[in-house]
Amino acid sequence: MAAKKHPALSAAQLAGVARLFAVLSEPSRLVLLQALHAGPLTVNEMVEASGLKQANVSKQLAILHDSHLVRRERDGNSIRYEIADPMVFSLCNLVCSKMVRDAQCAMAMFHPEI
Amino acid sequence: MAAKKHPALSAAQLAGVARLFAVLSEPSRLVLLQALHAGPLTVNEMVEASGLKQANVSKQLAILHDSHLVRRERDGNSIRYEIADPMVFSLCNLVCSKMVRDAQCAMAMFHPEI
DNA sequence: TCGTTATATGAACATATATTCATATAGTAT
DNA sequence: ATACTATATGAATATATGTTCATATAACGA
Repeated sequence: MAAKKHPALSAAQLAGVARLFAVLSEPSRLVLLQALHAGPLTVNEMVEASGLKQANVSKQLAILHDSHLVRRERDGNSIRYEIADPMVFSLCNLVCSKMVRDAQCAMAMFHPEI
Repeated sequence: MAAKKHPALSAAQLAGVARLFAVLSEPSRLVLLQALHAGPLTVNEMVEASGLKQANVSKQLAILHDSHLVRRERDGNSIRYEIADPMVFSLCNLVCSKMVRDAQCAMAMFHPEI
Protein backbone atom coordinates (compact mmCIF):
# COMPACT_ATOMS: atom_id res chain seq x y z
CA MET A 1 0.00 0.00 0.00
CA ALA A 2 1.41 3.34 -1.03
CA ALA A 3 1.58 6.07 1.59
CA LYS A 4 0.10 9.46 0.66
CA LYS A 5 -0.49 11.72 3.60
CA HIS A 6 1.07 14.93 2.35
CA PRO A 7 0.26 16.93 -0.78
CA ALA A 8 3.04 17.13 -3.33
CA LEU A 9 5.49 19.97 -2.81
CA SER A 10 5.88 22.61 -5.50
CA ALA A 11 9.16 23.02 -7.35
CA ALA A 12 9.92 26.08 -5.25
CA GLN A 13 9.25 24.20 -2.03
CA LEU A 14 11.42 21.30 -3.13
CA ALA A 15 14.16 23.79 -3.96
CA GLY A 16 13.92 25.17 -0.45
CA VAL A 17 14.15 21.73 1.08
CA ALA A 18 17.06 20.86 -1.17
CA ARG A 19 18.78 24.08 -0.19
CA LEU A 20 18.66 23.20 3.49
CA PHE A 21 19.96 19.72 2.84
CA ALA A 22 22.78 21.30 0.85
CA VAL A 23 23.72 23.41 3.85
CA LEU A 24 24.07 20.20 5.84
CA SER A 25 25.97 18.40 3.11
CA GLU A 26 29.37 19.84 3.93
CA PRO A 27 31.50 18.12 6.60
CA SER A 28 33.05 21.42 7.69
CA ARG A 29 29.65 22.81 8.53
CA LEU A 30 28.68 19.64 10.40
CA VAL A 31 31.88 19.96 12.40
CA LEU A 32 30.87 23.46 13.42
CA LEU A 33 27.35 22.41 14.32
CA GLN A 34 28.69 19.52 16.35
CA ALA A 35 31.01 21.86 18.20
CA LEU A 36 28.09 24.15 18.96
CA HIS A 37 26.12 21.20 20.29
CA ALA A 38 28.01 21.53 23.57
CA GLY A 39 27.11 25.19 23.86
CA PRO A 40 27.78 28.65 22.38
CA LEU A 41 31.23 29.40 20.99
CA THR A 42 33.05 32.35 19.49
CA VAL A 43 34.52 32.18 15.99
CA ASN A 44 38.01 31.89 17.37
CA GLU A 45 37.02 29.04 19.63
CA MET A 46 35.56 27.20 16.68
CA VAL A 47 38.69 27.84 14.64
CA GLU A 48 40.70 26.16 17.39
CA ALA A 49 38.18 23.39 17.92
CA SER A 50 37.83 22.56 14.24
CA GLY A 51 41.29 23.15 12.82
CA LEU A 52 39.70 25.06 9.96
CA LYS A 53 41.07 28.42 8.79
CA GLN A 54 39.40 31.49 10.20
CA ALA A 55 38.13 32.72 6.84
CA ASN A 56 36.59 29.36 6.18
CA VAL A 57 34.90 29.18 9.56
CA SER A 58 33.44 32.64 9.07
CA LYS A 59 32.06 31.73 5.67
CA GLN A 60 30.56 28.45 6.77
CA LEU A 61 29.00 30.14 9.80
CA ALA A 62 27.53 32.77 7.51
CA ILE A 63 25.89 30.02 5.48
CA LEU A 64 24.53 28.37 8.63
CA HIS A 65 23.28 31.74 9.78
CA ASP A 66 21.54 32.45 6.49
CA SER A 67 19.66 29.19 6.96
CA HIS A 68 18.66 30.21 10.48
CA LEU A 69 20.43 27.18 11.89
CA VAL A 70 22.65 29.29 14.14
CA ARG A 71 22.19 32.59 15.92
CA ARG A 72 24.93 35.14 16.59
CA GLU A 73 25.44 37.74 19.25
CA ARG A 74 28.25 40.15 19.80
CA ASP A 75 30.20 39.69 23.01
CA GLY A 76 32.68 42.50 23.38
CA ASN A 77 35.19 42.12 20.63
CA SER A 78 34.14 38.62 19.60
CA ILE A 79 30.98 37.16 18.19
CA ARG A 80 29.38 34.23 19.86
CA TYR A 81 27.41 31.68 17.85
CA GLU A 82 24.88 29.22 19.12
CA ILE A 83 22.44 26.69 17.73
CA ALA A 84 19.23 28.42 16.67
CA ASP A 85 17.31 25.34 15.63
CA PRO A 86 18.00 22.04 17.44
CA MET A 87 16.12 20.31 14.66
CA VAL A 88 19.47 19.87 12.92
CA PHE A 89 20.38 17.27 15.50
CA SER A 90 17.15 15.41 14.89
CA LEU A 91 18.08 15.32 11.23
CA CYS A 92 21.58 14.09 11.98
CA ASN A 93 20.28 11.43 14.35
CA LEU A 94 17.91 10.12 11.70
CA VAL A 95 20.74 9.92 9.21
CA CYS A 96 23.03 8.28 11.73
CA SER A 97 20.50 5.62 12.59
CA LYS A 98 20.01 4.94 8.91
CA MET A 99 23.76 4.49 8.48
CA VAL A 100 23.82 2.06 11.38
CA ARG A 101 20.94 0.16 9.82
CA ASP A 102 22.69 -0.01 6.45
CA ALA A 103 25.93 -1.08 8.09
CA GLN A 104 24.20 -3.85 10.01
CA CYS A 105 22.56 -4.97 6.82
CA ALA A 106 25.90 -5.07 5.01
CA MET A 107 27.41 -6.93 7.93
CA ALA A 108 24.67 -9.54 7.78
CA MET A 109 25.65 -10.44 4.23
CA PHE A 110 29.01 -11.66 5.50
CA HIS A 111 28.05 -12.94 8.93
CA PRO A 112 24.50 -14.28 8.65
CA GLU A 113 24.94 -16.18 11.91
CA ILE A 114 25.29 -13.08 14.05
CA MET B 1 22.35 24.32 29.76
CA ALA B 2 24.18 22.67 26.88
CA ALA B 3 22.85 19.38 25.53
CA LYS B 4 25.34 16.53 25.23
CA LYS B 5 23.72 13.15 24.86
CA HIS B 6 25.70 11.77 21.95
CA PRO B 7 29.45 11.26 21.61
CA ALA B 8 31.12 13.37 18.94
CA LEU B 9 31.17 11.83 15.48
CA SER B 10 34.48 11.11 13.80
CA ALA B 11 35.49 12.90 10.61
CA ALA B 12 34.62 9.79 8.64
CA GLN B 13 31.21 9.55 10.25
CA LEU B 14 30.52 13.22 9.58
CA ALA B 15 31.56 12.68 5.98
CA GLY B 16 29.04 9.88 5.72
CA VAL B 17 26.28 12.01 7.15
CA ALA B 18 27.24 14.88 4.85
CA ARG B 19 27.19 12.52 1.89
CA LEU B 20 23.61 11.50 2.57
CA PHE B 21 22.51 15.09 2.98
CA ALA B 22 24.23 15.82 -0.34
CA VAL B 23 22.15 13.13 -1.99
CA LEU B 24 19.03 14.92 -0.75
CA SER B 25 20.30 18.37 -1.74
CA GLU B 26 19.29 18.13 -5.39
CA PRO B 27 15.75 19.12 -6.39
CA SER B 28 15.67 16.60 -9.22
CA ARG B 29 16.31 13.77 -6.79
CA LEU B 30 13.66 15.08 -4.41
CA VAL B 31 11.22 15.14 -7.31
CA LEU B 32 11.92 11.48 -7.97
CA LEU B 33 11.59 10.55 -4.31
CA GLN B 34 8.32 12.45 -4.10
CA ALA B 35 7.03 10.62 -7.15
CA LEU B 36 7.97 7.30 -5.56
CA HIS B 37 6.12 8.30 -2.41
CA ALA B 38 2.87 7.27 -4.08
CA GLY B 39 4.28 3.86 -4.94
CA PRO B 40 6.77 2.02 -7.17
CA LEU B 41 7.44 3.38 -10.66
CA THR B 42 9.49 2.42 -13.67
CA VAL B 43 12.16 4.72 -15.05
CA ASN B 44 9.97 5.69 -17.96
CA GLU B 45 7.09 6.53 -15.68
CA MET B 46 9.37 8.79 -13.69
CA VAL B 47 10.65 10.44 -16.85
CA GLU B 48 7.08 11.32 -17.76
CA ALA B 49 6.13 12.32 -14.23
CA SER B 50 9.16 14.53 -13.71
CA GLY B 51 9.80 16.04 -17.11
CA LEU B 52 13.49 15.21 -16.70
CA LYS B 53 15.50 13.58 -19.49
CA GLN B 54 15.85 9.83 -19.34
CA ALA B 55 19.63 9.89 -18.92
CA ASN B 56 19.26 12.30 -16.06
CA VAL B 57 16.60 10.23 -14.33
CA SER B 58 18.75 7.11 -14.62
CA LYS B 59 21.76 8.87 -13.13
CA GLN B 60 19.85 10.42 -10.25
CA LEU B 61 18.21 7.07 -9.51
CA ALA B 62 21.64 5.45 -9.49
CA ILE B 63 22.75 7.95 -6.87
CA LEU B 64 19.64 7.29 -4.78
CA HIS B 65 20.25 3.58 -5.14
CA ASP B 66 23.88 3.85 -4.07
CA SER B 67 22.64 5.51 -0.89
CA HIS B 68 20.16 2.69 -0.33
CA LEU B 69 17.30 5.16 -0.46
CA VAL B 70 15.59 3.30 -3.30
CA ARG B 71 15.41 -0.33 -4.30
CA ARG B 72 15.14 -1.62 -7.87
CA GLU B 73 13.68 -4.72 -9.38
CA ARG B 74 13.43 -5.81 -12.95
CA ASP B 75 9.92 -6.14 -14.31
CA GLY B 76 10.08 -7.62 -17.77
CA ASN B 77 11.74 -5.09 -19.98
CA SER B 78 11.57 -2.25 -17.49
CA ILE B 79 13.02 -1.64 -14.09
CA ARG B 80 10.79 -0.67 -11.25
CA TYR B 81 12.06 1.53 -8.44
CA GLU B 82 10.59 1.94 -5.00
CA ILE B 83 11.43 3.66 -1.75
CA ALA B 84 13.83 1.51 0.27
CA ASP B 85 14.03 3.70 3.33
CA PRO B 86 10.96 5.77 4.29
CA MET B 87 13.20 7.70 6.64
CA VAL B 88 13.76 10.16 3.79
CA PHE B 89 10.23 11.41 4.28
CA SER B 90 10.82 11.92 7.98
CA LEU B 91 13.81 14.03 7.03
CA CYS B 92 11.82 16.03 4.52
CA ASN B 93 9.00 16.56 6.98
CA LEU B 94 11.41 17.90 9.59
CA VAL B 95 12.86 20.30 7.06
CA CYS B 96 9.42 21.35 5.87
CA SER B 97 8.24 22.10 9.38
CA LYS B 98 11.37 24.14 9.96
CA MET B 99 10.66 26.14 6.83
CA VAL B 100 7.13 26.79 8.02
CA ARG B 101 8.49 27.91 11.37
CA ASP B 102 10.98 30.26 9.75
CA ALA B 103 8.33 31.62 7.43
CA GLN B 104 5.96 32.30 10.31
CA CYS B 105 8.79 34.00 12.14
CA ALA B 106 9.53 36.21 9.15
CA MET B 107 5.86 36.98 8.80
CA ALA B 108 5.65 38.07 12.41
CA MET B 109 8.24 40.77 11.76
CA PHE B 110 5.82 42.50 9.42
CA HIS B 111 2.51 41.58 11.03
CA PRO B 112 3.14 41.44 14.78
CA GLU B 113 -0.57 41.64 15.45
CA ILE B 114 -1.36 38.28 13.88
C1' DT C 1 18.36 -13.44 -35.88
C1' DC C 2 16.48 -8.86 -36.22
C1' DG C 3 14.09 -4.93 -34.74
C1' DT C 4 12.11 -2.48 -30.88
C1' DT C 5 11.82 -0.81 -26.29
C1' DA C 6 13.81 0.22 -21.72
C1' DT C 7 17.63 1.49 -19.03
C1' DA C 8 22.46 2.62 -18.11
C1' DT C 9 26.78 4.91 -19.10
C1' DG C 10 30.82 7.65 -21.17
C1' DA C 11 32.17 12.22 -22.87
C1' DA C 12 31.66 17.08 -22.77
C1' DC C 13 30.14 21.16 -20.85
C1' DA C 14 28.45 24.44 -17.56
C1' DT C 15 27.86 25.69 -12.98
C1' DA C 16 28.34 25.81 -8.10
C1' DT C 17 31.08 26.07 -4.18
C1' DA C 18 34.77 24.98 -0.66
C1' DT C 19 39.15 26.66 0.44
C1' DT C 20 42.84 29.95 0.89
C1' DC C 21 45.21 34.45 0.86
C1' DA C 22 44.95 39.13 1.43
C1' DT C 23 42.47 42.77 3.11
C1' DA C 24 38.60 45.32 5.08
C1' DT C 25 35.66 46.28 9.03
C1' DA C 26 34.56 46.69 13.82
C1' DG C 27 35.44 46.73 18.58
C1' DT C 28 38.78 47.31 22.56
C1' DA C 29 42.47 49.23 25.18
C1' DT C 30 46.34 52.42 25.92
C1' DA D 1 44.42 58.78 17.56
C1' DT D 2 47.05 54.39 17.50
C1' DA D 3 47.78 49.68 18.05
C1' DC D 4 45.71 45.34 18.62
C1' DT D 5 42.29 41.68 18.36
C1' DA D 6 38.28 39.48 16.24
C1' DT D 7 35.45 38.72 12.41
C1' DA D 8 33.92 39.28 7.67
C1' DT D 9 34.62 39.56 2.74
C1' DG D 10 36.57 39.90 -2.19
C1' DA D 11 39.48 37.56 -5.53
C1' DA D 12 41.39 33.45 -7.26
C1' DT D 13 41.65 28.59 -7.67
C1' DA D 14 40.47 23.86 -7.57
C1' DT D 15 37.07 20.51 -7.43
C1' DA D 16 32.68 18.38 -7.75
C1' DT D 17 28.60 17.46 -10.07
C1' DG D 18 24.14 18.20 -12.73
C1' DT D 19 22.64 18.09 -17.40
C1' DT D 20 22.66 16.64 -22.12
C1' DC D 21 23.89 13.96 -26.29
C1' DA D 22 25.26 9.88 -28.15
C1' DT D 23 25.79 5.24 -27.52
C1' DA D 24 25.96 0.81 -25.12
C1' DT D 25 23.53 -2.95 -22.78
C1' DA D 26 19.70 -5.87 -21.98
C1' DA D 27 15.14 -7.82 -22.49
C1' DC D 28 11.23 -8.74 -25.36
C1' DG D 29 8.53 -9.95 -29.69
C1' DA D 30 8.27 -11.41 -34.52
